[in-house]
Parts: sequence; C-alpha cells; structure tokens
Amino acid sequence: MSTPTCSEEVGVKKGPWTPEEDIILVSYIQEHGPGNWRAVPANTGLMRCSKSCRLRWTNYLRPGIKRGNFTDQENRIIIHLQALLGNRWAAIASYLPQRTDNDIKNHWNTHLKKKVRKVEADGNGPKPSSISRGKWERCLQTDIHKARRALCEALLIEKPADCASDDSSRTAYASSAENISRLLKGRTGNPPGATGAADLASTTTQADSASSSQGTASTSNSAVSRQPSSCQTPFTLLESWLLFDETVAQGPENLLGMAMDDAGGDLF
DNA sequence: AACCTGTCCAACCGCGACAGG
DNA sequence: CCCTGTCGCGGTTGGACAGGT
Repeated sequence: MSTPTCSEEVGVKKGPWTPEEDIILVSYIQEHGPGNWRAVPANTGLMRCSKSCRLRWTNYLRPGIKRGNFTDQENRIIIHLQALLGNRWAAIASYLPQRTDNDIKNHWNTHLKKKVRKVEADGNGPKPSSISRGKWERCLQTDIHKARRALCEALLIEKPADCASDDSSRTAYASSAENISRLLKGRTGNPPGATGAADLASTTTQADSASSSQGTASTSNSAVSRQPSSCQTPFTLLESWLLFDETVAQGPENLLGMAMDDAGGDLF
C-alpha cells in the first residue's frame, strides 16, 4: 500500500478533518503512541499525508491542550519570549506547554503584534525587552552568567498563572477527550453516536496516559508530551538553572525585583 | 436585510535539520 | 562523506464567523 505524501500523490485528502478521521487518528496513536507519522496513513487507511496527521495531533487532538482566551500572564510570557527568541514559536510554546506553537503564532499575529506595535508607536510603551532579540543566545555563546541574567531579566514574572491554586485555571485545560467530544458536538452537531464519543473519550484518556508513560515522543513532541496535570514548571532542568539558580542565590527579593516591571506590563 | 470588513484559527506549503544507510 | 527519507518549524492561506455600516 503506497503511503500518501503531502504534495505529489493523488488521492491525498486535504482540508478540514472530519470527526471520523479524528477518531481513527486518536485510536491509532492511543495504540502506538505519537511518532512514526509516516506509518500513520499507511496503517490507518487515512487518506492524509503524514504531515497532516502530525499537525492534527499536535495542534488539536493531543492531550492537555488549553483552548480559549490567553491570559494576561500568557500574553506577557509570549511577548517577552518573542522579543527574546524571535518568531521561534516552538521554543516559545515549550514555555507554555498547554498552548501549541500554532496557537501562539496565531495569537501573536492577530493580537499581540498589533498591540505591541501600537504601544511602541505611542512612544510610551514598554521596551520590548530589557535585552534585544537574540541577545540572550549570543550571550549564551560567550558568557553563561550574562546569558543567565539576561534571560532572568526578560522572563521573570509573577507567579505563573498556570500554577495558580484556583480551580478555574485548571478547568480551562482540556483533556483530549474533552477536545474531541467538543469537536464532535461542535462540528457535526450530530456526533457519530453517543457511544462513539464515549468510546473515544475513554480511548483518548488512555492515550493520554499511554503517551505520557511511553516517553517515546520525538524531540519536538517533548513539549507536546508534557502533561499539564500537575503544577509542574514547564522549564527544563537546564532552563530552570539558567533562570533561577543565580537569582535564587541572590535572594528572593532580587528575584522579585528582576520581574518584568518595564516590559509587557503596560500592555494589559 | 444585505453587504463589507476585520478577526480567528485550522490547515497547508516549503524549507531546513537530522538520522540512517 | 553523500544521499535519501522523515520530521519539525515557521510563514502563509483560506474559510467561517462576527461586527459594523
């Protein structure tokens, strides 16, 4: 069976995914885990290219995607990381594990970019960041301590909203089961059978735990596979060290003092 | 009510990175 | 090394929808 590729082969379906396709894809991933996308269309019979399957999973079906409005906290993080890293949405998304790079990219292009430009054009807005775009990376290459400080200055903010104790923030996080049951309702208004949705919900819940326990996700799926279930920090060990080690050593008051008081705060 | 314009967001496309042979 | 296949990322598009006139 020939595997469809994205551009050249005939019979490759494009456009919006149907609930049935979603079910097939989620069921397959529940069984095999994410990755090896090339095999997905071949093994499932989906007339979609591997890219499309991966995109659908990572941007829509994977567990733990947070949907809905971006919080001010998230907006600030995005603005600062964008100033720091540029349009490296996957990197930015790694700091907001419940958001996809596509979501962040869309949100930036439709909301934040204009907002930032407007504030900057007014001349009274915040500096995009205390360090220029890419400076942190250059610092990293030359002086790890400077880099650490630069990143701290750019990123340190008040307590992350994701770790807020109120349950409202937690309920905003959608499991994949919720994602899919919602899409089944929303897109068809006529889900393919209540049992189908229920089955799917159960399978995706299993997929959730399966994928989290497998640890076989590819590198870019590392962010994808991070689970939001607990109040875990999205920072990797290295990132945590870069961000907090020296600052913490200087005392918590410095940590607060280095918060982004000049960048982003005026926007919201 | 009809049309226009802007917004949102899912999905596609092209390219680069990377691993394996 | 070089080639090939695969994957992931960022830019962009296009359809659906909402709000304004």
